[in-house]
Amino acid sequence: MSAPVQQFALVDCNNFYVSCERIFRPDLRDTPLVVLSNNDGCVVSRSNEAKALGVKMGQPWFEVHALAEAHGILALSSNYALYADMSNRVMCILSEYSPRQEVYSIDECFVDLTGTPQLKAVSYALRERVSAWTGIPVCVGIGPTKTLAKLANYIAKKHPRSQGVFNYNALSPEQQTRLLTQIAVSEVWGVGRRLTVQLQAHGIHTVQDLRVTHTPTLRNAFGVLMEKTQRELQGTACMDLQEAPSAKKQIIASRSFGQPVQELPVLQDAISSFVANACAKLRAQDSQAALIQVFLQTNRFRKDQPQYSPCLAVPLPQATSDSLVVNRWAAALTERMYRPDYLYKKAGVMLSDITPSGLQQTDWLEPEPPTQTPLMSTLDHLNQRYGRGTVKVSSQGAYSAWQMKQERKSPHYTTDWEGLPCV
DNA sequence: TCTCCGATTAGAC
DNA sequence: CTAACGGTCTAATCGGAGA
Repeated sequence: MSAPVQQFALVDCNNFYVSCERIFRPDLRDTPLVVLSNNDGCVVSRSNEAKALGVKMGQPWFEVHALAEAHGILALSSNYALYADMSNRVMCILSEYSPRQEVYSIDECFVDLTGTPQLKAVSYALRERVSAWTGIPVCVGIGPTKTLAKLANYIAKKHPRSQGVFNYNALSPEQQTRLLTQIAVSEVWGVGRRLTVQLQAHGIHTVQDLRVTHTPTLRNAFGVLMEKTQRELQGTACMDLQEAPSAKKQIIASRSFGQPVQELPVLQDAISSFVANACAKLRAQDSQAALIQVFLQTNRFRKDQPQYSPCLAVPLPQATSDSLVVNRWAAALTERMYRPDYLYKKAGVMLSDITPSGLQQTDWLEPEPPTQTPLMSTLDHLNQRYGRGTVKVSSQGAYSAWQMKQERKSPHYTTDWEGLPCV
């Protein structure tokens, strides 16, 4: 007897950042709206109206500016505190539908609905509930594998007739084939721009083409990942739900500057902030890092200006998560790399060689260092309780010239009393 | 020849 | 008038260095 078909659902929020903004600005319901990335750089979320006007995903804002003026497109800076909070609410509701849930990204969640009776009705109810309780519209795609659930979600989004829910498992084999023949390979999860071109060169244009390609040939030309994708398209689950987020193997904190930075002290100020961020993430997952890297970058889009993008690393004899220790090393690295004749546009700190706090290799000639200093725990608690940046290292915060541009940010509606709209 | 490592590539959102 | 282009993360693969 074969195992029952899995019912993986992918729940994806529609135009997530834009939808979050609209909850508190119902007057913007019909306004073409986009949300910009950090530093107000690129478009990362678009309302349907903005899509219809031709605004592309990831497009730099300065390119869209003229079009925006002409058609009254409103652009907002991204408000991550708001999006993270709304995301938590959505994920929390979804968790009621199954004991097995994978929060895949800020706006997407896989839910194992295997064994759920009345699957279609439940899916519609789920949509309704998320919409009623949070104001966020979502679409649901169901399939026997994560890859097919993703594809089903794409169909639910694309075809209004589906009313936001599409179940691939409910199709007959003939219907499945007919459907997959109509979808371009580029829509498959794991097939990006480059691979699309290469697949096409092999005569693979549709999802169905990919599904039926001779497997060893495919494996040979495109590697294991593509083979996995193919098997998933054939209905064999190769990817399981990742219910608990695994610890990061690498942590990066970096930012483009609001304006070019030339002076070392300003750079050091920024680096200190990045260290604080990165180490806080490190401690939040109970681990320590043994390799610290710092990088600086000039503006790569300015072909007319001299370019310099150094990166320097230091391996630590003892892994640590102490911001103060990392900060001293990072400052030294920064000073080593710094050249006064360049305009820096971006910098960052990278922590790697990460191990769980309990497992670090100790030097048996030295006394064992504490895994978590009371100072750092206290700092984390204060910053959690009173907001990020309440307690800082003294090398942080004297200069603000590097801070990112955020000229169009909405209030912290859900995470700060001050952000509540007054009635 | 084998193994390890860093750099590069491709992807996701 | 000009310049204005995100941030994090993973896994696979490739090529060279060293054993």
